[in-house]
Amino acid sequence: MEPRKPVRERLLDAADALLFVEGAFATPVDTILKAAGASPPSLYSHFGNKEGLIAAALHRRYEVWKQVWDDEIAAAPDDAGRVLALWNALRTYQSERMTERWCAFTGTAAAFPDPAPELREILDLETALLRDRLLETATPIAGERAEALASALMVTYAGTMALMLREPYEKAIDEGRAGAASLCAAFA
Amino acid sequence: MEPRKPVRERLLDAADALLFVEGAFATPVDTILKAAGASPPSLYSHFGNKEGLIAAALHRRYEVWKQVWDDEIAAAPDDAGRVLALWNALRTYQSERMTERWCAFTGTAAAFPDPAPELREILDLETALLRDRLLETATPIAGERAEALASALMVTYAGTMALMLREPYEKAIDEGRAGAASLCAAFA
DNA sequence: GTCTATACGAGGATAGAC
DNA sequence: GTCTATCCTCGTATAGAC
Repeated sequence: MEPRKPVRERLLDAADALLFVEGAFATPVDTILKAAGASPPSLYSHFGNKEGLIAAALHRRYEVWKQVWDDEIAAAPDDAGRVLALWNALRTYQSERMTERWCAFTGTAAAFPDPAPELREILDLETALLRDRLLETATPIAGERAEALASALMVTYAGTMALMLREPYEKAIDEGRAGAASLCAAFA
Repeated sequence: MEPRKPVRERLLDAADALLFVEGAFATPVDTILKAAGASPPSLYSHFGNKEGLIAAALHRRYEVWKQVWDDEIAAAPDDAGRVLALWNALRTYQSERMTERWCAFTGTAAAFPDPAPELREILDLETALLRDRLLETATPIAGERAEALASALMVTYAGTMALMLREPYEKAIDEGRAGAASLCAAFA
């Protein structure tokens, strides 16, 4: 056994592994504490409250997710590939860590109609990342119509995630990717 | 004052008006009871439990929603119009009753990872309705590629709803409709 | 910094009277 | 069939010791 991680990290690990499977509401703090081998005061002293823990877990996810997406963009062979990299990244990301049911960010937004400021911040950050990157990758393809393409891709990405609630996630990713490819072709 | 509706209906009205605004989890039974002017035993004798009430409320929504969509399809001028009728229906439906934050069905699916059978049933019913109708309306446009178009439209519909969690719903509907229109053009 | 133990409130559901 | 009153569980958060 290696030396134990500090409690803060253990809590984040457990939160990340549990919160987005059944959903933030359906996962009691108690379950996270047990998985982390931690006690209530550790959680509340480090993160303030449950929403604080969720926000911190989402921050970690955000960084990992951005990196995975970056790598896929860098590996893409052409302009359309750099758009579709988002769906490749989904495949990679999900196959590596798939326990979650669907998008951790959208799921959190759905669970908290009136999120704490720190929670809203990370949710908005991810939305902005999506919008910005999609516009960037859409521009070489669609030129002046890049904003329209980026919008349609944003809808397609959100739909890919939401479809995971209605059917197996591999199918959702495949359907989303195919839709995005059609859009790229239409705007080329 | 007109004579009061039976309790069962009052409960359904209240549930429908409240459950899908803040979400099924965030709306306590208590709130629904107060709004309905009803007592706990009325709810539990009529619907069994909270999930039963939600399932019943969704059933009513399903019927209304199907009708609104039907009417928009009937009023559409051409093949592409019959596809886009779905987004027109969203506008109509939402502008008439918009208190809810986003899709009542997807939101319920997200809130209950392991729904009671009656709940799963109505959720699956709506998914099937979407798939069937989209394939029907896609066929005159895309012919043999109708399934691919229908899939992409399904993603676009799911994304339209999910985007409502990240931005104002009118914008989400507009972006979704534009995406659907691009897809129709691409498959024509 | 981290733990044990506990307070506090909320939410879902029921017993029993009318 | 419907109500009043209540129970009981669960979930978040804190007090105080180590």
